[in-house]
Amino acid sequence: MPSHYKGDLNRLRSLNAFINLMRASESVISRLQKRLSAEGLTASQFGALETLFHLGPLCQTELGKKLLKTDGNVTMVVDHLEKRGLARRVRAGEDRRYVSVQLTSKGRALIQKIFPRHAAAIQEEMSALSASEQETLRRLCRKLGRKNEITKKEIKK
Amino acid sequence: MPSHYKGDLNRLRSLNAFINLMRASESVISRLQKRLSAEGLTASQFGALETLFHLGPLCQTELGKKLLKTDGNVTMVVDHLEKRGLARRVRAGEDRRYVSVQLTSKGRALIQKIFPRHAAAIQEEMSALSASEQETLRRLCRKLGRKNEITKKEIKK
DNA sequence: TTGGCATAGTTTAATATAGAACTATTTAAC
DNA sequence: GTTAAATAGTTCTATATTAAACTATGCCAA
Repeated sequence: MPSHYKGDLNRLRSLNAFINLMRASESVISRLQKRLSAEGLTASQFGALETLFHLGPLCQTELGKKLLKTDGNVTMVVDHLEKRGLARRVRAGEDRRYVSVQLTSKGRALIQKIFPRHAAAIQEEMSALSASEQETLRRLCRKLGRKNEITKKEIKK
Repeated sequence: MPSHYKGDLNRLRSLNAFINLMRASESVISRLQKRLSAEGLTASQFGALETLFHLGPLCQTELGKKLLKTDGNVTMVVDHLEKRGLARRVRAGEDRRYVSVQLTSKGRALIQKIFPRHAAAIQEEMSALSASEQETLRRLCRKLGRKNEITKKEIKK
């Protein structure tokens, strides 16, 4: 048995876990996106509406942090929501750099209508796994996410 | 205890598992993409090079199936690879609709250089999980992926 | 108090992506 | 055998996405 045998096995296991993680998330995302697009929303637009609905008005930088998107990207998504009358920008506070992004009543009505259906679709997607499997998946994914956050901070130094 | 209590718990568990799956895959992808971009490649370009390297020349439709991307998208990615001299289109066979996409020697050299580093980065990402956790993650993700494939076929009917 | 740094947001350029309309080619049905 | 349906690829439109350059505003320290 060559000396790198164990190392190769480790690499192979990592790659296989990674590939299946990617395939699973891509296929779930792709199906959910099709549903949203049938409702007339992109994934980003839905994400922004949902975040504003559940957390209340946010400035764009905060919204970007929640959505894991860059500042320039948030500008564009909010532009589109504003054009469609689903959200509005309000320059309010002391600090005139900040823009508060708020749902309009039209935006609130839309997300209230769509969110339950979206949640049901997610539940349907996840029903491939048992309750305990879902909890295990959550735990393992949290570990992956946490590790990356730590590494991110280290890189910033 | 209200009668929908159990149903709410099920929905909550599904949503939590889903959210953590998305966060984990997004954060791993985002970090790997930064590495690739430092090598001068986008994720799609890397994916195409890697697929052509490991499977040999493919027509664009086949390549799109492997990458889970649409036909129009493949046209653009291959355009970019061709412009950079990493791949070439060859109209070869009987059926003149098909285009065989092949790596150039420059493209082959690049992917041979980059792939091991990319695999090492993936291994590093996955090292947040133990060997058996990685195998569990793989198994659960395969289940999710398979369910979706079946559903896709059913929808096509 | 002012000059430099930090922060919020916009703009721009390059690429990605889906989807729909379109062209060219092949196959099949009649 | 000719027309209709299917297939491979391209083009077009709209949105997404990052990164970098840029503007406006606020803060802080010498």
